[in-house]
Amino acid sequence: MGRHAMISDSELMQKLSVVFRHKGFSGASLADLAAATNLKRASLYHRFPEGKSQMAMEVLIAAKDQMMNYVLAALREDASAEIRISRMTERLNSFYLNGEQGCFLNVLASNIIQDNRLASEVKLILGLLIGEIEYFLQQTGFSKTLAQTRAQRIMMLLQGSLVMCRGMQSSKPFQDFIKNLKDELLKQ
Amino acid sequence: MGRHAMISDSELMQKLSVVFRHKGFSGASLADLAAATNLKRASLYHRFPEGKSQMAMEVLIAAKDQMMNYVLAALREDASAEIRISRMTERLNSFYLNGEQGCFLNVLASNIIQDNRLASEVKLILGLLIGEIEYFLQQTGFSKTLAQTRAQRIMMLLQGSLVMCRGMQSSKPFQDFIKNLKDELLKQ
DNA sequence: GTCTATAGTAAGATAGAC
DNA sequence: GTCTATCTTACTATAGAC
Repeated sequence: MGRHAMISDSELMQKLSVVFRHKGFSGASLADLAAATNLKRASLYHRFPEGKSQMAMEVLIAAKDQMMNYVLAALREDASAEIRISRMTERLNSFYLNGEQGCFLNVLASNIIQDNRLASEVKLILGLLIGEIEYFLQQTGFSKTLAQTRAQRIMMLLQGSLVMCRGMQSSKPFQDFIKNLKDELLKQ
Repeated sequence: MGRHAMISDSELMQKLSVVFRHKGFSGASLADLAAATNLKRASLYHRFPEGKSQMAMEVLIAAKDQMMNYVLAALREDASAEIRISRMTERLNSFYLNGEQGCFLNVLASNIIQDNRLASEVKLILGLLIGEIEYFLQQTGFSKTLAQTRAQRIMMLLQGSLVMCRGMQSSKPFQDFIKNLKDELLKQ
């Protein structure tokens, strides 16, 4: 075969991400990851010399970037609070494919106390996401403590809805979460 | 070694449960499970001829029984709604060891689309738990639809708090959930 | 950059002694 | 009921050709 990349970096991340979200970290074998990307295992090692941990780490960081720079970035745009929320909600919905795509943070949180680097990154990212929602709520006029509590609660509801989707084999819990998100953010 | 059980059935379930909750289904190897129970792999196969799936299934059913017949059973006892709630909350707290013990449903939901029998059981159990909370809320005077919505929301918050505990490496999210549970159930 | 081939290890599972 | 020993398969990882 050729000497050039058969798959772009972003496409590669996307395909790896699907496998990890679906099978979890330990459940995803190199055979699975290779099949999903149409590469052989040795080719994956060429791109990720540290193997599966590195793949998971890079996928995780890509997810963080998308959440921070695209989904939650909507909350900092120049528009009314309501419009910013509905843009964010829309992007969140597409990020999780209406609840049919699991959450990598979620999966890793249930799997990876072993790998310290991954565990730290998960912790860091959860803090960033909550911080971003908290910042929005404070800008909107809520007190620091209320903003903090509420941001944590929203993250709990999001993660919980995704667990419920998998457990109930239905995307309804996530869709309900999406439907109530604006109220959950702005209610008095 | 002897011809008699080295470990009681309930102790066995308990030890297996810890491993599954900590490492997930695919992450838990027979070596792990054997080490935790002080049995050899072959001895585990004697008790669970179908191997790991069967262990997970039996652990799962034991957890369901404890949740239904002990934790949530508090909601059907003969006392005021407030007292029933605080008994249930107390038992829930001890069931999850103040948030330091992960949730098997949660872990399985993030891991086990593969095994259909486990997936069905998880779905069934989630339905039972929600149904039990819903029943309590209806008895307390809430409408059927409100009871339903609220019961689902509480299960989302519970699962979400446990995900957050693992992700943040802190038991605070679960403790906050416990603190707010009565309000979450009874608020107008 | 991708491949085939293969080494080495750990996994799940079984047979048979005690 | 538990053990040691073993089988087979699947996994991670590496070496080297193109």
